[in-house]
Amino acid sequence: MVQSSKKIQGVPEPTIRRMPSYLAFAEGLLRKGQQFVSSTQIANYMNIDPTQVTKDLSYTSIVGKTRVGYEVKALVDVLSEFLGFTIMDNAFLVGAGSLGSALLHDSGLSHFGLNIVAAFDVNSSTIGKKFNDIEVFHIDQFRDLSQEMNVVMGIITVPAENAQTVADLMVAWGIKAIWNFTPARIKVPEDIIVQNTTLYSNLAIIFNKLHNDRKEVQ
Amino acid sequence: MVQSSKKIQGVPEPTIRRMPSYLAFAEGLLRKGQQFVSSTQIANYMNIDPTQVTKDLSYTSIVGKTRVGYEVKALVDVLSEFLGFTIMDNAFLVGAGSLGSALLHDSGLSHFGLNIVAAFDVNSSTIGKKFNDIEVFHIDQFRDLSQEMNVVMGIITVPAENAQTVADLMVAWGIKAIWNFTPARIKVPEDIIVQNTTLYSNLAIIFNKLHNDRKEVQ
DNA sequence: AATCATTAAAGAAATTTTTCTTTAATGAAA
DNA sequence: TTTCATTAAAGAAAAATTTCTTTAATGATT
Repeated sequence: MVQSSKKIQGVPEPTIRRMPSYLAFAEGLLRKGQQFVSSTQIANYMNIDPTQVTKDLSYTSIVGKTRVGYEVKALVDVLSEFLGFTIMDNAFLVGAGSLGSALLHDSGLSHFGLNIVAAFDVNSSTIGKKFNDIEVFHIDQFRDLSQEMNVVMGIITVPAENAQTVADLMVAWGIKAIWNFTPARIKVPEDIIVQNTTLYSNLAIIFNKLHNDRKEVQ
Repeated sequence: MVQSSKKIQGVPEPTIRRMPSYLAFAEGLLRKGQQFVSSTQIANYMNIDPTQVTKDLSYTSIVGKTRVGYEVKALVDVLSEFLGFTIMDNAFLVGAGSLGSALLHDSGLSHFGLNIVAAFDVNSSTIGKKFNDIEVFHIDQFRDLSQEMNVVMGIITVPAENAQTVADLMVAWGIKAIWNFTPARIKVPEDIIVQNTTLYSNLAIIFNKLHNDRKEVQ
């Protein structure tokens, strides 16, 4: 048993995964001018059980009104706040290839509280370029820049074989959280937060359903 | 209770999610020439419990050897096969923006059994372009092309507000599975497989850890 | 050859997450 | 004003997933 930071029995991860979709739905309703939304309505949109929705929302401070539902505006505010989308965190991105530059272009990230302040690469053809106003520097400049900016997150979008090297660099320069887009698993000190996001996991799930259906359903 | 296709108690989704990383690790060992790998070694790499690894692998046909582990080559083959990465499926991608074109550029997808045969958009500046040899057509041509090619999967990388329209189009032209990269949830007939992949869920999880750490750990 | 330590595998136990059930509230309809 | 149907919320039950425990096998060491 590891005696370190006992995960303080927080919000279930599946709940957190669902919340951004609740938020996206609520934002849509807000734009359309709808004032209240019921758990049933949200559940119908999400294709899940209504009690799942109320349970998920019970982790936030919002209180619903019987026979009416949740106030849409309040829901948007509470979820944005709860998900940490209202706090701006600065990030560095390493690996300005196709996936990396797609992330740089995604203004959704800054809308949700992630401010990518600089990108790094080793490929001289991309260095100096700007994507969505974010400049690409040579990886050697990582040190100078991480000092002067308040950067808490590192995004890894390099080839899998270089993921560990980049992670080590990020840790060395005081980054607190790493968002790893490679299928490689990185080793970091235990106080560093790592989130692995791999497309291939999703591909595996969809294939599993697709190929099983071919076999098992009449 | 819905009386339809009772999910035939398959492999747990968390297991399937982990498998691509086992595969990536095994492929690395194979390249390095390592012949056997133990669950302990895999678990150490993944930062999970070793019994989790053996349990996960027990869903495949591989059998380990006491005091030795699993044969690396066999592990690669069994996992690739199990995950459906050896079967080639054809796909259409709709929305050749930054995320869409990043996917078109990702040769990892074709390595893992996904063959994107064409892309579609409405933006005249991208139509006619080729990304990684995949041509971008106007969405109106979707029909003609889906007829002649054997396309089973549709990938949605348009803005969230257009997701449903695109999904309807895909369903109309006989697509079996949809990989939805927008935070919007789409409504499709129940025999269509949908996999939602939203970056913001992952962002929410990492923020949750990051911001909680700030608060709760001494 | 005998012992030891490491491992896979199977099943039990614990934990986590989801679904079900009950209760109380209240807007709308009669 | 009364009844009805819909809803949120809380807690119980069920289901799913992970972790723990035991067993048996076997390569390495003595």
